[in-house]
Amino acid sequence: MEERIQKAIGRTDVVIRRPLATFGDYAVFGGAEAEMFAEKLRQKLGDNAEKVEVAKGFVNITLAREAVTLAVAEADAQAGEWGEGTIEEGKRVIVEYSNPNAFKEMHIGHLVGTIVGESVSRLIQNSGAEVARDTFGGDIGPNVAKALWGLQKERITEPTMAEEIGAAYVNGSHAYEALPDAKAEIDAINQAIYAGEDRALMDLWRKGREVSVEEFRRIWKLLGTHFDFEFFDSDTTETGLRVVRDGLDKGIFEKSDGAIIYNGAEKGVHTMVFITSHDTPTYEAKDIGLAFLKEERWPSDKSIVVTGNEQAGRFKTVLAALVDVAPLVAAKTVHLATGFLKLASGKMSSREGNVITAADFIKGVIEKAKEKNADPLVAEQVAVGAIKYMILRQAPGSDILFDAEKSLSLEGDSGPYLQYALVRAKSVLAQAAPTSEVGAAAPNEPYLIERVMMHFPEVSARAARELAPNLLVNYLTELAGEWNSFYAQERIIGGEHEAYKLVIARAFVNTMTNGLTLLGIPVPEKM
RNA sequence: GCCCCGAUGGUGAAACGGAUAUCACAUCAGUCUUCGGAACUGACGGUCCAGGUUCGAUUCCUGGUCGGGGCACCA
Repeated sequence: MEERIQKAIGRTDVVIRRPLATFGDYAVFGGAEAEMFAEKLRQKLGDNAEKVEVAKGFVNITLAREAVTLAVAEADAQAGEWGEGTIEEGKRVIVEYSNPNAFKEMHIGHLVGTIVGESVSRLIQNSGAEVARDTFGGDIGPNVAKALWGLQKERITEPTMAEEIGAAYVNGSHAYEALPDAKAEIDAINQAIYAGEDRALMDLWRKGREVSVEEFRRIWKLLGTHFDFEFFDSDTTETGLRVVRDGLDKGIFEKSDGAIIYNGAEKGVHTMVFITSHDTPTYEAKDIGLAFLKEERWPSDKSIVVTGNEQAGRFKTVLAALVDVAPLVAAKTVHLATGFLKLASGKMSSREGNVITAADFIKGVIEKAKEKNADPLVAEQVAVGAIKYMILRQAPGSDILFDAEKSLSLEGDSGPYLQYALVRAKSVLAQAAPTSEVGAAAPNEPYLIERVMMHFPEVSARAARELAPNLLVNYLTELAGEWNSFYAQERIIGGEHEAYKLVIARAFVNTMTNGLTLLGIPVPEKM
């Protein structure tokens, strides 16, 4: 519809917006040209528009009954394809997110990136693009050495649980700070991993990494995500080192106190070390290596990297260096920063060993959900929906306050509220006699829910374009509210216009199902 | 010290330079309880401060206040 309005006006630069319901279905700001726009719209839209009015520089368009009916019929008929777009067709987009580090447990910070990254991936895919998902985890460096040192002290050669490794990391970390001998041993282990010649050590390293990653995969699956590529530091060090050394010769990087740094002063970014004076690469050099690795494994038109906003400064330096090293790769790279997850219940401490793990957090929310849902599968769907909604409802970048109590109250403005509205609609359809009649008689004035529903394709498209799942969350919340109002005010089965109301119910089920799926929120059958 | 991000009803959030600033929670008052009440309806109440740009500013610019984050051999 937006496209038709633009065409009718003959201008692609006008912004079509959704006005307050009292003004109409679509609005265009025309300023002095408003009357002219309105005239064109009246001509081109013809019977599709019931009203085209000018007010305070705006052109307000109210669709005719027939046009609304058509949109609702599409929502009903297109089922899973309702809301799909084509603007990104033919494009290849790679999205990096989650990025947990091996030998550490995934904590609640990773949850945010994982959930935002997955939804952004789905939204872009829905716009027609081919999407690859990748995650990049640390599996080498001082933190890994600390964990391995801890495992060696406990004489563990066959680690089997993520908690075991997490505990070893915490022990190693404390020892590193407190005991000079331990510090020296850990530093030696770090060097030895890079060298890769100590058989026993490398064996422990491989096993430990596998245990960590198995645990990550379990959580990813629970959250409805998976990765086409699981990259590790160890995959990127070689390329990173080579590119940075090469850049040193070209004058892009410089030597300072024995280290190789990128001087960001000129570009107004932080100056950072890329290769240490011990000749080991830092995370920054590995990031450069990763950009090349991605290019090699899955060439793309666009590369999106989702990380916490505390990494924004670091990322700017890496991107500035990448501009000098590989301008084309840098130009298509977009950084999406996510906010911190804060818990309303307090008790969140960043002190080592006191971090809330993703697994524990999810488990806790599932336990709460079980209080109201006997079926464990449903409890899990409700819990995951509650967590995802809380995170996705706000613009990426702003901090998130998670209140478990509120999220699971199932009252308005929560994941379960959306799921509940959907389940109710499904229940109505299950009880209705199957009708497949086309062109069921509709009341003259469309219900509000019909007018809200027809905007779904436009909202999904904009959410994808702006990498902003929160826009879709807001919209679906409004839609669920409209459904609940419709449901409360109108008798569906056995009521007037029953056949048409069932079309609305089916269209609503499709819209909500597709919308929740784009957010990665589970769609329960019952709850 | 320097850099980045943020500040919207009591609370948590929307608003691509445009209309009467949109929701939800909480509070108060109702509906009704026959398709699933975990619902619906209504009331209450808000753009941090001072300038500037603009026909028009929550939005852009400058300064200030408050809060969060980052700042080379950690990731």
